[in-house]
Amino acid sequence: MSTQGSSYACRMAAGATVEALLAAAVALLDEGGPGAVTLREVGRRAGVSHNAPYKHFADKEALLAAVAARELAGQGRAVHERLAGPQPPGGVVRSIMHAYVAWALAHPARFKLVYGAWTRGSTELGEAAAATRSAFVSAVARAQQACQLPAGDPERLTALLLALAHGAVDLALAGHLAAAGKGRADPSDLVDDLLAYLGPPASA
Amino acid sequence: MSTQGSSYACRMAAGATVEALLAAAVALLDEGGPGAVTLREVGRRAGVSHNAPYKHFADKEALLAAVAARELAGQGRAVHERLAGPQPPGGVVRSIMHAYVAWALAHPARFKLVYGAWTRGSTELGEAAAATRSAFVSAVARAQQACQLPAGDPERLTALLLALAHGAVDLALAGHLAAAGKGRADPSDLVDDLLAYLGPPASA
DNA sequence: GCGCCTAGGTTGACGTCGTCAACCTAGGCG
DNA sequence: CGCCTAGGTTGACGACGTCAACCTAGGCGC
Repeated sequence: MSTQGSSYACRMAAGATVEALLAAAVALLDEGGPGAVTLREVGRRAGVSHNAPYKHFADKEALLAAVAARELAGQGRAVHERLAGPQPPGGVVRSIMHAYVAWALAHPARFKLVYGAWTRGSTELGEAAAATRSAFVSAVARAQQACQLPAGDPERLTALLLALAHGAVDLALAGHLAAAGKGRADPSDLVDDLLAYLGPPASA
Repeated sequence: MSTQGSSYACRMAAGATVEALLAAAVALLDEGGPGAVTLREVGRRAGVSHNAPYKHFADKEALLAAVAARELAGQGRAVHERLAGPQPPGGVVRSIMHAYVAWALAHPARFKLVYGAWTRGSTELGEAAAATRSAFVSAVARAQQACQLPAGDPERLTALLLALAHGAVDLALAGHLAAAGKGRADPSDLVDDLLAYLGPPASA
């Protein structure tokens, strides 16, 4: 208890602080949207002072990028699990899209973060996105071979499917979808609609 | 030139300041994205002091809402013009969607603002959105009657079309679309793809 | 014609945020 | 044993959103 230097704790567990920071950031994100994530509050929640985050991340955006990369990696894992599963090709595509929609609706802020504009390239993030995407492309290609989806460039068809799922979720989150009672459409309904339109014509 | 009171200009032209503020806000938006729009800078650009904006808008979000409402009204006008034009029903729908895509790609920040999450209801904005939307619905219904689009609830089909256009644009703006060279797809290409899939089967 | 009222503009202040700079401290290693 | 550095700390600065207090010119009742 001398006149100064009460705190200055060090060496607690190497990467534990980083973990605490990321966890705090995700919590903030889920609670109050992207705008609520503040470096200082993240530090507070993690039990360290403001500016401690700067020892692990270059700036705010770097922290957010790490959170996004983590989330994207989780999604990639989910896609690969479905790919390796026992479902028929068409079911895999549908299942992946529904999982995407469900995840986005369950964690709107994470969704907005991950698919928002990335000024910083952040190789880690780019790689994670590319990996997840290419897995989905191969699922689409398989479904095409099984005649569950129309033929054509699988990359382009993937873009179409992804764009629809993404747009439906984004509009729904912004409240631009479910206005009226009659035309009420969940994003997952729209996904099913599209797959039905694209599906084999002689199968109901 | 007494010791005080040099500035305090009043009564210049009633609504002129509001106009200047909105113009400045749009300029900032186009230059540096939504994050660059700052009440103080808007005031500076409009030639008034910080806090002058508070005499015309409750807070920052109210100003942004006004900008968005204005932009949405413009879009609504464009839709109505196309509806009244001489094009065949299928062409109107395609034309509206392409206009939407082109507008969004030309003004990404406005797009993000208008279709971002609106915490504040802002009746004005809600009405503008509903009007534009219902006009598009009627265009879709007309195309359905002309057998250019599959039958079914027009509201729901509209949601599908809108979701695809919106998602394609959003992904493209975030850089999540055009990664590879082969599967390279513009949002407008995706729109055409979808319309082709949905179009009458016996017409190439 | 005179005095109040108010719309619109001004300065000043407060708290918060991101970020930079300077400092401290415990463990690793020569 | 003494230095080095990774990780943590406090303090400061400028910018932002917002509140409060003040000012001022034109409009209107009398």
